[in-house]
Amino acid sequence: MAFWLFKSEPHKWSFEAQKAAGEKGTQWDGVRNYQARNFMRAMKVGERGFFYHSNEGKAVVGVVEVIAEAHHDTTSEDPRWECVDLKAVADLPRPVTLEAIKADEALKDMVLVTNSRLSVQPVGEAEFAHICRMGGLDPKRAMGTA
DNA sequence: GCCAACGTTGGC
DNA sequence: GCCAACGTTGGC
Repeated sequence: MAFWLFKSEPHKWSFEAQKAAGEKGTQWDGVRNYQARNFMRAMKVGERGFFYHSNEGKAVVGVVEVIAEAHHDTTSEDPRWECVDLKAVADLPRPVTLEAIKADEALKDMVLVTNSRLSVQPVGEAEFAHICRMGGLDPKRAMGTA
């Protein structure tokens, strides 16, 4: 079981919008970066990730679940670009800010910190659980193992 | 709004 | 296959 992080500018696509999309979810479209695409190709249905608001907010705000493996991104005519489908699973009662993440010794190796431009990235299990706790969310619930 | 870091493109 | 030019991301 792997864990992930998905970035979005909230004025383009927010966690609120993701929640409004409900159980059937949406495709995580618009990624035009090979590294990010390759991470999506590695995702399996049922895996969980964080939803991160970039630019405005700059915080992890919720948890999402992969509900469809990588397939063609219909917003591109180029067959190289693929995406997974996601649905919202839970809010973080207290969003965990980038500032708080950077200030935490246990999170200093997060890709969010070391490669700030990558929009889809892996998160370690310990990092995932740590951020859930910081945000007031039971990690087991976030991981779907509760 | 600026700009550093990074990725991509295309000429050679 | 190198690298300069350009475009984009995202923190500040």
